[in-house]
Amino acid sequence: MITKQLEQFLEEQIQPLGYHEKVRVIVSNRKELCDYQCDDCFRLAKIYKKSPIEIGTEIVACLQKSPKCQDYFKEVTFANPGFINMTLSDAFISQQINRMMQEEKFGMEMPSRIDTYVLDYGGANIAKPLHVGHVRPAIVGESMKRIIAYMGHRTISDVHLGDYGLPIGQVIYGALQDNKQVEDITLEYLDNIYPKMSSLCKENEAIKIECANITKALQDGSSEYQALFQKIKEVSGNDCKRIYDYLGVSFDLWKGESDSYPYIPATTEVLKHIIEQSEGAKIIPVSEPTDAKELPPLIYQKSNGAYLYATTDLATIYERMETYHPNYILYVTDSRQSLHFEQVFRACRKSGLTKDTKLEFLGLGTINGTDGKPFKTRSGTAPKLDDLFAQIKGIFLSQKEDNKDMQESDIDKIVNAILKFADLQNNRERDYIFDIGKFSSVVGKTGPYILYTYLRIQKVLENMSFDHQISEQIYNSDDRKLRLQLLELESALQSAFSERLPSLLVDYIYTLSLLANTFYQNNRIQGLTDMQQKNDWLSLFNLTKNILKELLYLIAIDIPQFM
RNA sequence: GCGCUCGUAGCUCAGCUGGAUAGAGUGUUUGGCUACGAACCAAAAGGUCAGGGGUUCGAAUCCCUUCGAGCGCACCA
Repeated sequence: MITKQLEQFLEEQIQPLGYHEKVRVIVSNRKELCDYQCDDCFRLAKIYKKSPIEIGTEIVACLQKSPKCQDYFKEVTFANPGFINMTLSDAFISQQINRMMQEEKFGMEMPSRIDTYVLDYGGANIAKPLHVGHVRPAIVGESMKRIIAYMGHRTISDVHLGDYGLPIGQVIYGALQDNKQVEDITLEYLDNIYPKMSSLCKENEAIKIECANITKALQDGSSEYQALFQKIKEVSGNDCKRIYDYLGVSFDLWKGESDSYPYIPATTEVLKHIIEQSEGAKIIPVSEPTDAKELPPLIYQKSNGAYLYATTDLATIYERMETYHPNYILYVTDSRQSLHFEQVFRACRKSGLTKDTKLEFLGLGTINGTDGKPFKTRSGTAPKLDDLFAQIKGIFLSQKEDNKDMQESDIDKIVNAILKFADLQNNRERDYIFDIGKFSSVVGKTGPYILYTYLRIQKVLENMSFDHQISEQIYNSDDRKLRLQLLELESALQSAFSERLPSLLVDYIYTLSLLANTFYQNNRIQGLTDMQQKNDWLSLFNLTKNILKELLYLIAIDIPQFM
C-alpha cells in the first residue's frame, strides 16, 4: 500500500531526529495542495514538548535534504499549523502502476496466515416467500464472501435456512386444516398459507399453541409432520435457489436449523455447566457485571421441551467448530437481531464452545418504505423479489427504444447491477428507504454508470496493441488523477475487508469510474500520433478495465456484452 | 420504563479509529455530440452537520444533555 510505504519512509527519516514514533499518512483532503498528507506533527509536538510548526519544518527540511526523498516525491512542503504535504513524483507513480500491471492481484500483499471464515448470510425462512428484505443479507453476504476470498482467505458460506421454527409449524397446521396431501404442497399454496396462518395465530391463542405443539412434534420426529415438512422444504428451497441464482448468490452449504438437531445433545454436554432451570425452561444467564442493563438470559429449551432459534444457532456453531475449525464466523443479518446474537456469542465465550474463534455480527439496517416505516413481513406488504426484478426490468426497458433488442442475459445482468449497486453503496448498518425510483435509475451513481464506463473503455482497447508497461511520463491532470486513484486500490480493498463494509469498495469503484470517464471525455486516445503516449494511455486504460472487472465481481455484478 | 441505533444540501445518501475550504447522486439553472459509446462531460446555485454544553491547537466525528425518529427487551425467528 502506498500509504504504508510512505509511513515507513517517514519513520526511517525522522528516527535520526529523535522521533521514535509511528506516523500515519493519509490521502490528501486538499488535492490541489498535495497527494498525501501527514498530520502527526501535532501528536509529536505533545510527546516531545515542542511546537508542531517547529517539528514540521524540521521534518520537512530533513526530508528535502534526503537523497532518497526523490525516489518518492516531487515535492514535500510544510503547511501551517502542522501539516506535511507530499506530492508524489511522476516516476514513483508510474513505477507503482507498472507493478500493478505486472503482478498477481495488482501487486496486493497476501496475508501471512490464511484464515477460515464461515459466513452465514441467507437466512431465508422456508415458510415465507422471499421479499425485498432478503436481498440485502444475500448481496452484502455474497460480496463479503468474495472480498474475503480475494484477500486470500478461505471461505465457507451457509444459507442457513430457517426451517424448524414456529412458522413451519403454522404452515403444517394450515395444510392439515385444508386437507392437503404431501403432493398438494405447491409454491402458490405456500405463498398464501403463511400470511393467513400468521394473522390467525395473532387472533387466536389456542391455534397458536396448537402450532407450537406441531413444531415440537416435528422436532421430535413425527413421521406425519416430517413428510409434509420435507415437501415444504423441497418446494420452498428450490424457489429460494432459483432466486439466489438470479442474484448470483451462491452457498457452499444449504443447511438449515433442522440440520443442527443431531448436534444438540453434544452441544448440551458442552454447555451444561452454564445451563440453569428457570420457570420450567432451561436458560443460560449471559449478563455481565459491566452491562448498563442486565441482559435477559438466553432461553435454551422451552418449558414444553421444544428448542429455539438460540439452541439451533449454538448447535450449528458446535457443528461448524467440529467440521471446519473456523477462525471467524460471520453473521450477516438484520440488526434487530443484535440482542439475540449477543446472547449466543456470550454463551459461546462463557462455555468455551468457540475457544479462539471470533464471532462477528454484521448487522444490517432495516429497509423502509418511502413513508419511512419498515416493510412489514407478516402483513405481507413487502414486495416479493420476483415482482421487484420485473419492475426494475420494465423500467429499464422503457428507458431506451433499443433496450428491447437486448439479449435477455444482458438485461438480467443490468437489472442485477442496478439493484446491487443501489443497495451496496449504502452503509451496511444504516436503515434506508427503499424507493423503486432510486432502484431503477440508470443515470448518475448507479450500476449502469459503472458498466457503461467499462464498456466504453473496452471499446477503445478493441483491436489495439500495447505492451502493458508505461513510461515515467504523466501527460495531464486527468491522467494524473486517474493514476493516483489506481494506486489506492489496495487500501480500498483492505478497508472494505477489515471493516466488513462492501460500501467502501463501491465508493472506490464509483470514484475510479468517475475519473476514467472524465479522462475519456477530455482525452482522445485513438488520434494520438505520439506512440509512447498512446501506449501509456492504452496500458493505463487496460489496467483500469481489469480492476473494474475484478471489483465488479467482488460486488457480484456481471458485465453485459452490450448495453 | 430500560437498552441499542440514528438525526448531514429540497430529496436519497457518503464522510464518523478527531485535521486544512463538510462530499456525491438526484432535482433546479446553464454550456458541450461532423472526434474512441451524450446511459457521458463541464459549470452555477444549494449547509448553523437537530439544539445546547464540554474535551482539544483543531469536532460532523469523542463525552454530557435536551428534542425528535426507529428498533429491541424470557420460552417468535
